[in-house]
Amino acid sequence: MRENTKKERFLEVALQLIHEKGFKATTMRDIANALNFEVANVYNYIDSKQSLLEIYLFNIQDEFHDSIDLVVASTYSPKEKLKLVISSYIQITAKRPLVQALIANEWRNLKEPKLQEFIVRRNEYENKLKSIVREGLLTGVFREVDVDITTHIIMSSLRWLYVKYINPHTTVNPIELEKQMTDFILNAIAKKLL
Amino acid sequence: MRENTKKERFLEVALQLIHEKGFKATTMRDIANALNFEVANVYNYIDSKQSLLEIYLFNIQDEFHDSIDLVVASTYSPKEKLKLVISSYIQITAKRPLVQALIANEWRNLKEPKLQEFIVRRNEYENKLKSIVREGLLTGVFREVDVDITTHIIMSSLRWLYVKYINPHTTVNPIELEKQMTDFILNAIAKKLL
DNA sequence: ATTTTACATTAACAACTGTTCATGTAAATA
DNA sequence: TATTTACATGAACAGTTGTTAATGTAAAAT
Repeated sequence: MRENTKKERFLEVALQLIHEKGFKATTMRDIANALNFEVANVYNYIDSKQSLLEIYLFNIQDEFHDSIDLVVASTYSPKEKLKLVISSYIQITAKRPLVQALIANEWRNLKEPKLQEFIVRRNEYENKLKSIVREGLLTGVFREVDVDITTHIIMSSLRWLYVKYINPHTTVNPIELEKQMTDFILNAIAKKLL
Repeated sequence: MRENTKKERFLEVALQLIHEKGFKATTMRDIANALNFEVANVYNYIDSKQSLLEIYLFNIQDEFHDSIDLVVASTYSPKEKLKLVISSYIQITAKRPLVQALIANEWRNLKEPKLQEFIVRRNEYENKLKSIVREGLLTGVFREVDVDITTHIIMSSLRWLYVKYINPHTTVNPIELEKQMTDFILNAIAKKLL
């Protein structure tokens, strides 16, 4: 129990540092320093610097996949599915904005074979989203958009949401953010009802 | 003349490496190696590793500002202005996708005071875009959207365009990309004409 | 009471980093 | 012809890096 809490604190402090300075620029000595102990002690918490990055990235990636899998497997309409994906994406981002920042900025620092693994799973997620867009296209509820480009735009706009949660200058209303985001994307691709 | 070409080649090879491995992970020895000469010779081309990053980032940032400034100063309608910004953004990205990748991923590696300078100018660009969105809102051609969030979404979706130009698996039609992008964003925020 | 566990230290390592200096050479310029 | 210029090398530097080994200690578990 106590150990659990201590390790969690370790991971949070390291995460904050890596976010601020970048993975490569954050040294084991930086982390130790922020926790007021010596470098060697870092290795009582983790195996290596690499494994640190892997822990953050793969945990949240699993979470994203779990949530989109539930949506895809549901019987909701494509429009509703898209709304649900946006909603769950925002929720995960709100819960772990710093890890989301790592997903956006630091995944390149993974080493093979973990790097490949990450990329493959990232593509899988995008493909799942793509299948929803395609479904909406086939059932005629979405405009005649290019599936690849459209999915890419949606992914891109979602990926940067973490900024809104990290930036201390902007107080974000999660409900309003979700509304704006959903309205934006659905207006962009849903057919206009006349 | 000959020197010019050689330095250009140097900058291109270095850029490619930095894109692939990241700025921190790319060593001066890597660059020298890729050009088949020794480390020390790198310093006949640039002053320091830091200056290398600065050259790429600030040059393209100037280009972005020049183009949006012309648009903002024009008498076009907000809708047309937005289209023009999207169009020019895509054109610059198409010309220098690798530098665009640095803008998205490696700007953190700048050091003060250049880092601050970069951030300030990045915010300035976003504010210029914001002013266009606000103008469209006031003149009643855009839906009642949140200006901050909407601008952020637009910026985010533009920022990741470079992937489409770098990725060897996707052959991109720039005209079609611009059409999809413009349709997406304008459908998202423009009022529907009934 | 003894042993295990969790957390911590000091010291050291081998490898790698950006950068500088002194020097060389072939071609372009004067 | 003399000199400047552009491009190149080898050797070395001082600092930083991730990681390991040996050792200690207080609390918890046996």
